[in-house]
Amino acid sequence: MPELPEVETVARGLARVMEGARIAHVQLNRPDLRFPFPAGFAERLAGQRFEALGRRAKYILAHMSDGDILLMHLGMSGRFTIHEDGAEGRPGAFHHDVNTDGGTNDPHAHVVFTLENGVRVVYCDPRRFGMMDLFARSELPDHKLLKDLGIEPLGNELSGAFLNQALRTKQTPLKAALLDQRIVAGIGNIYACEALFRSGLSPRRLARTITSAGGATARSEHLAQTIRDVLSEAVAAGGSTLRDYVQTDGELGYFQHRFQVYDREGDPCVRPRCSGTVGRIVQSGRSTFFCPVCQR
DNA sequence: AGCTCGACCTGCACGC
DNA sequence: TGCGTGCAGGTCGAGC
Repeated sequence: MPELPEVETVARGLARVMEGARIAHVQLNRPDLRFPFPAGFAERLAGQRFEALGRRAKYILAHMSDGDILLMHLGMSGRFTIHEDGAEGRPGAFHHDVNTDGGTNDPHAHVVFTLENGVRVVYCDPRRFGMMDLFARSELPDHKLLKDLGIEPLGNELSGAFLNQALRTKQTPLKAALLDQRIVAGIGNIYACEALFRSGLSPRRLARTITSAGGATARSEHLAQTIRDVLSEAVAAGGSTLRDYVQTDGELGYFQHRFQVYDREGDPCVRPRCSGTVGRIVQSGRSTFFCPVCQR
């Protein structure tokens, strides 16, 4: 469940129970996810308090009381569930959880954080494309996975002028440029498709063709606005739920009901008076959904 | 340096 | 029913 709106939703859900809470115990059920857990991961976290949780791109960052940063990525299938009924073994408040042991019986429950107040936070990730790292705050600016990330699309930096500059020399298709985390960080396959549809721009068009030497163009301005709009609407909706629950409390995100092209191959274009049919092509190894009639 | 593509994993939906 | 195929919200790094 991993694009910016889903990660933001998860980070907020985790913040609600983690911020201010102290870790009693961390259980690792395997040595690695996408990468091995760093040496002493569980032992170093035990006893530390969560001071603040936030998001950068599709990463969740927890600032810990001993000055460490706990960095987490959900990959494609990572999920956190919160079990506030403690270790009693009762069926949880988390009603989507089919296990009565609070999720730890799930074969893909790889990490279990037990807080001193009895709350358990369980990380499940069937495909194990997610990752966790733990390092000193001083290493944050040069962290390998974070240092090359581009701007936050919901911050003040995203503008037509920014996109014009960033895409000015890009020979890659526009869709691929939106997926490039070094430019704008946090856009994934769904929201790239949706933003391009809203902006009326073809995913196949070379990125530099929406720019000009003179500065922002109408197209770059429009794209900046549609990126901002679609992501902020999705955050407000609690993200999108595709194949499973999104939020830490088991609530469903509902932005998927507002997809206009994603996963709608063969549907008529929703744009009024457009006669097009949503098509699907493969770019950068990923499905792109778009209307070949009104996206030019 | 810029760009494309395969690799990493499991699960599920589909057609035969 | 069972099996093979293709697909899934990401991204790292090899190779051109």
